[in-house]
Amino acid sequence: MVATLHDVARLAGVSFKTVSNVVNDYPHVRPSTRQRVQEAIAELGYQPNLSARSLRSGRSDAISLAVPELRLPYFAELADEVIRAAERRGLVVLIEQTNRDRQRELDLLGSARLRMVDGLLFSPLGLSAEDASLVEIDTPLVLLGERIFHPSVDHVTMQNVAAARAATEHLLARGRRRIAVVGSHPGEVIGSAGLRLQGYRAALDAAGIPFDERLLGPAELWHRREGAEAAQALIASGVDFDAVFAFNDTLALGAMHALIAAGRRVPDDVAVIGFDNTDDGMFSQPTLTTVDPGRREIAERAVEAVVQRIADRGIAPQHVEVGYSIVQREST
Amino acid sequence: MVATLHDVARLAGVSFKTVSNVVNDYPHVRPSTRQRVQEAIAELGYQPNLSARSLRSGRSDAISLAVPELRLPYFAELADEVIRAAERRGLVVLIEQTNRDRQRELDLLGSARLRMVDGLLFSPLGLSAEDASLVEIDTPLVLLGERIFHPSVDHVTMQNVAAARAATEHLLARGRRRIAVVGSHPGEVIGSAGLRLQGYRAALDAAGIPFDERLLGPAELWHRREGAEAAQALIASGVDFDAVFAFNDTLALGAMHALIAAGRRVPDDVAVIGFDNTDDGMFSQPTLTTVDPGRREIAERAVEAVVQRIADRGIAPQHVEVGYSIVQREST
DNA sequence: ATTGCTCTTCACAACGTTGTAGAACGTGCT
DNA sequence: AGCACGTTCTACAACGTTGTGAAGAGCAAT
Repeated sequence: MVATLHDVARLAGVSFKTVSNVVNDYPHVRPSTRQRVQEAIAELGYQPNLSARSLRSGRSDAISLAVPELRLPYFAELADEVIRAAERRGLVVLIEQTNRDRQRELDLLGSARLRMVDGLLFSPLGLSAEDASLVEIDTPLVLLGERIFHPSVDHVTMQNVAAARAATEHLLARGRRRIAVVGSHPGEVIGSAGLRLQGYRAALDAAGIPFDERLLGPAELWHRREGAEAAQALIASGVDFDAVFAFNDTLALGAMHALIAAGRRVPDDVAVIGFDNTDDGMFSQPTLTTVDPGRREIAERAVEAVVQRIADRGIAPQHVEVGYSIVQREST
Repeated sequence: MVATLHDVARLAGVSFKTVSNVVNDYPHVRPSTRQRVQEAIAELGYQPNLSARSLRSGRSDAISLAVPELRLPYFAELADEVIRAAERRGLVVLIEQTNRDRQRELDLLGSARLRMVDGLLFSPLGLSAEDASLVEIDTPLVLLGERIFHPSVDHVTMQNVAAARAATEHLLARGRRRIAVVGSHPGEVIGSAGLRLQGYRAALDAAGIPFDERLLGPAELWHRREGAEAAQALIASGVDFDAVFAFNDTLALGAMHALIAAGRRVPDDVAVIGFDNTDDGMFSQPTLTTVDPGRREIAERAVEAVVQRIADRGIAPQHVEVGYSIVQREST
């Protein structure tokens, strides 16, 4: 049925180990032998059995990427770029969705599946600092995002605080003084929402503007719908605001929709800035000013980091922070 | 280091095969033995080596999903739903991006990686009818989309022609008579663009409206940018139109952006309908009327089909067509 | 001719699991 | 007691690959 090393060896008149050597580019094979084997490989359409190779060698050339939800544009684009970066290094990517569910994230870290891949890129949302010990697993692991679980684990993160501060300063520089937030997570400190709020407050402090809790629009999920609802709630509360800093682009688009539906002009009455620089803000109406948090570089560096750790588990843990930039469009 | 069946067996005082029997729920194990083994498993934190299992049993409980580009919302949402459907059946999903490149699609079908998974869900774009024979591969395969390669291969498709006709009729029912198309692929017949154009023409014919080639806005890629460019080209050409049927939502959003930038009101001057019912049309400005082609059901039925074919390669090929519906919003 | 190299090839033993076949051990029936 | 039968457990042989070590071939230096 399917050809094995033995079948190729029989056809080429060599031992199966010699075929293995040819397949693996072992140098000490006579050119004539190599050619004979290669012809036999071609004739039989031989392809190595990756399960057997993986069993024997302990490597699968596959990594897992665990994200909360692939339908969120940020994670779709991240996954796209991770897959490309992995492919350049000969790796395939298996994608797991955790649905920002703490239990699912824990299950994932303990899964037998994890031992089938060489490494894991993990973008946790539901885990918290007390779960730090759980990320000390056998499989090479690179954490994406901000939650610093343990200094001994590789991290590739965006500069949440600094980037959020820059976004806020962008609004301040345009004369906005009453800046609402969409997407806050009350009480959270180390997650994206907590860190971005910290950057927001730092910018206000530096500008001498008092923090007003009524300007916070909480949104547990960061979908468009929740962004619209948070904006509606802000409007309904009667609080005065001339700008919105949404903690991601999806929220921003939802919020912008609600603002316009309520008769507010963007950016004239309310300026809106998002976060993530996903494709969907490029052609929205109006187009969305946003923070580019370096997603592409995160994907590239994360794959690089996990490859390095797979190659040598002993190296010092990396903690990479990529650069960010403001992408100005019509909404501010 | 990592526990194996042998380690567990030694601790429990049984043969390693008995441990295997416990792990695989083989019925004839004495309850007391079973418990002893389970305790040993728990104590050692034993987890089966999936490579070894896969080598021996020939099954990996993983499937591949091959899509053109994950950053396109349609495919991101499809992947999301495929992963969920697969997970319900105990399968993990490995994602490959083909970038709508014919060579990459061919490589994928011949890849050794393919033999590491139990099945493949494949959404081809670059392949054409002449590649039909290539999809006759050993790995269970389900084709997504419209290109019918070979009647012997499982297909799960949307009703492109009928749904596109319904979209066009939706515009006609609102009194639109000059309906432009965005996203056509000149000369194509069996792809999504060709089939949707066929539905468009059928609706025009039935309404007694002559087909006007000048109303076709070609767009090779179906991204927002190409949608905007196609709409700009239509406007620049000076052709009169009061509606746009974009062949997917991403194109529609780009086109809508260009229309509004050019001073046309949507839907007053130009009605816009998309195709796919992706999340990003729900909160656009204005919100986007679109065709829901049954993406969720496609994911579910496709996973179901591949599971069935994995279980029994002899069954008759399935050819599933899922239902569609019009989702009316503000843009028409 | 012998020794000591290097290059080339091969035999064998893993890797950790599941399938097959059969042994050991009851239990119930004659 | 003897036998048949079902239950419970085990020994052994794969699955297809890579790593190890050693054997054989060829060649230069002694």
